[in-house]
Amino acid sequence: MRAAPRRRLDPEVRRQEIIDAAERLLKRHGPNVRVEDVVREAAAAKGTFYLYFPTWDDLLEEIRGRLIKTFDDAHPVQLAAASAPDWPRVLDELAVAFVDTVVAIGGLHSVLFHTDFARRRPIPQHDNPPSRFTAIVRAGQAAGAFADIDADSIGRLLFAVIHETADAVATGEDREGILAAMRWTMRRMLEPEVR
Amino acid sequence: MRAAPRRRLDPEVRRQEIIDAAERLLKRHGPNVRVEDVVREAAAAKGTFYLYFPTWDDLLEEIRGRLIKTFDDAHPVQLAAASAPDWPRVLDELAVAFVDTVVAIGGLHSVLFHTDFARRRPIPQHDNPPSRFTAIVRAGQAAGAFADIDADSIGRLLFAVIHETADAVATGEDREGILAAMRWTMRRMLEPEVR
Amino acid sequence: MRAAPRRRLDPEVRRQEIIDAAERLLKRHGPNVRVEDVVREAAAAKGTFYLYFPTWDDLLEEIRGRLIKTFDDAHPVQLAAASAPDWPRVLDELAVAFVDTVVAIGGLHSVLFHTDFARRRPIPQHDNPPSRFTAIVRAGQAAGAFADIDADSIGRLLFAVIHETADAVATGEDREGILAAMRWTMRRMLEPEVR
Amino acid sequence: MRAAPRRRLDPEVRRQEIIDAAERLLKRHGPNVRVEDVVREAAAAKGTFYLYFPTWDDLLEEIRGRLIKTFDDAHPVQLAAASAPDWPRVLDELAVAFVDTVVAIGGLHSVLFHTDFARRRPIPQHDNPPSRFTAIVRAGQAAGAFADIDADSIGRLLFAVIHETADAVATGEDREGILAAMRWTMRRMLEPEVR
DNA sequence: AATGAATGAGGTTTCATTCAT
DNA sequence: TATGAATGAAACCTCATTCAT
Repeated sequence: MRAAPRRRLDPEVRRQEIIDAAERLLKRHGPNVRVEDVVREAAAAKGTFYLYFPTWDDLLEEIRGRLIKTFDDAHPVQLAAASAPDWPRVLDELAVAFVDTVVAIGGLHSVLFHTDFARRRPIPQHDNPPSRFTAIVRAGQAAGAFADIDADSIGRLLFAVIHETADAVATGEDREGILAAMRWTMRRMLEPEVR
Repeated sequence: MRAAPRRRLDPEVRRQEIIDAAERLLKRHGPNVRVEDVVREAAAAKGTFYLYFPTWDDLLEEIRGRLIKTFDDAHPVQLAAASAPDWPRVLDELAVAFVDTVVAIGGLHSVLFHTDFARRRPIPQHDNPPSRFTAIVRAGQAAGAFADIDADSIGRLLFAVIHETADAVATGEDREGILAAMRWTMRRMLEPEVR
Repeated sequence: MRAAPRRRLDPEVRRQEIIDAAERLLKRHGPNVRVEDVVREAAAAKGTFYLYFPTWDDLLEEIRGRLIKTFDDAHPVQLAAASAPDWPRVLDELAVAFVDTVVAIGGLHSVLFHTDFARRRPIPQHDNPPSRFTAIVRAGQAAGAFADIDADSIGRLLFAVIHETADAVATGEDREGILAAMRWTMRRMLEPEVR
Repeated sequence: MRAAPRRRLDPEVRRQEIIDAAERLLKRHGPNVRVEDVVREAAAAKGTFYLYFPTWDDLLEEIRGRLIKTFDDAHPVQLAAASAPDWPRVLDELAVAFVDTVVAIGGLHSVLFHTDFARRRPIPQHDNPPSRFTAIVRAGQAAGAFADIDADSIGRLLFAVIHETADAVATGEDREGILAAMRWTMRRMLEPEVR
């Protein structure tokens, strides 16, 4: 009375189904989501999960990577534009987009950024969200649009400000109020000395 | 495996020993420290732990409370000073002190602020570290030393900047570089419009 | 201490093995039997137990339910018989069967009926053993075979008498002596006024 | 800074205080009462408890003994009366007194009779409550007032009926209804054959 | 005689991961 | 490739009893 393999799928498809299921649940329920829940949602077996992901953290890493990629694709930063961009504006738009994304992913955000996972698996430098902002800072500085402070450091703090804003909005803080403060801070921390 | 002789202590002393042991281990090993480890370090029995702390979270809360208290005592904020304080300087000193404290407590910091504990037991508003900074902002604004933006929002972002700086220094980033960026940001985000 | 090889069983089989192991131990040792003991006897891991029973009480409830069911199946009460039954005889046979069952289950009886479990998880009314006897009383009354006293009350006392008899026999009292007293009591408490 | 022995009492007094405290709590809260609670209620220290009672069960045994003694003193059975007593009436009054006592002691009853304690420490034959009733049965039989069945067996069942009635009343069952059934049963199970 | 801090075995439950099928 | 039953280490917490003071 052997149960036949239930749904034989193309590995890529199965993998995607698991990821989708996990994202869905993590958005809704944040931490507390367990392997058990994900496979149920994905209509897969527990063992199948481990066929595709060596550990739970590997799944989270994959989800984080995809999230960042999706964000980048949706908000490409034109560093080498033909025409000179309005850098403050570029920055502002990206920041707001980031805030909106954090809000949109719900509980997933706290799993990826506010649990042990974040420490166990630091984001590889190359697709670090802060680096995106740092790049803009650098480009803006090159164009004379931003003050000339150490881009890595200021970029990191800049991202902290944006991230905090996102957290605030996500936890129901008054969106416009905190966004205004974020914009104020970004403008002030970057505007050139000239006055 | 000889059982160690019973050590009968004054409750306050025993309590302190447990807290000290926990702090020591948490600083060294961050999360992953368990009741089991703490009692071994404190040379106490498991039951003794629960004699003093109903749950693990209660111990963490106590440690957090003491930490904040210690910090406050060491860095009292004189909001109602006789002479008009140099607010930017007051702010700067408190921020640097905060950074140094975070560095000093090592892994304890991530346990208290970057794990589920922080979500399960939010800091009561009155001794919330951000509120300390917000208070200074407010006082500085009243004195005309800081720009007149919503103190709660800007205070929150200000604290995010300081906290991020602390994280950076704690993880081995170049201290002077990031501190300089922090100071720059703080100055810029708060200085009054007039120039 | 070699770990035994994993035994993969059909859930129904495994579940039954755990129940069987528990029954065996409970019959022999009464209360004092713990999850730990049961899984050892069933050659299963602790986690396996909780795969099938959320709590210890749930196992006991299951065992109790099965016991009652087994008893009912073995001793069906024909309330709506074609021919008029000899009600006193029906009652007597059921009572003796009950006594014998209690004796047969040994220590399990005291676990199910004389510990806190009985208070924490009262038997649902519908398969309450007393109700079985009450039903017979009612039927017998309808047929004029039993005196006309409140069936619920007398049924409850009737069951107490039978249960006490069972306890007595189970603890090694002289079976025939106490059975005779039980029969006498049952006859007397139920026979109609007419004489 | 040694804490002086707090309240030095006559051992008998102290012992009584502990017993009283335990009774009070057990009546109110039934099982669930712990040594801890009793000593708090008695304003004694934990160790003091064990100065007077080797174990928890010993305290319960003492309480049970006193309870029975109190009951006996309040309801003396005049077996060797000058005048011929009305045995059914004597029995009835004692039974009702028993029921009322059970109700009066609240949760203590379930502790003494429906937990493991009852099995671990069976009541010594001589002050067994059933034996009180058995004695009456025997006396009544000698006087020709009761049917002539084995007194020990019928006495035991008689007590079961009374105990069950007490349980029913204690759990809020309709007092008059169940008492009526009890009386009916007692009368029927004991009245002589005459007809 | 009295104290109450200390003990630790004992109990329940969880869940990431493994592995026999 | 797929299954899902099985594992067991680990976590949390309780409370009767002990014993240093």
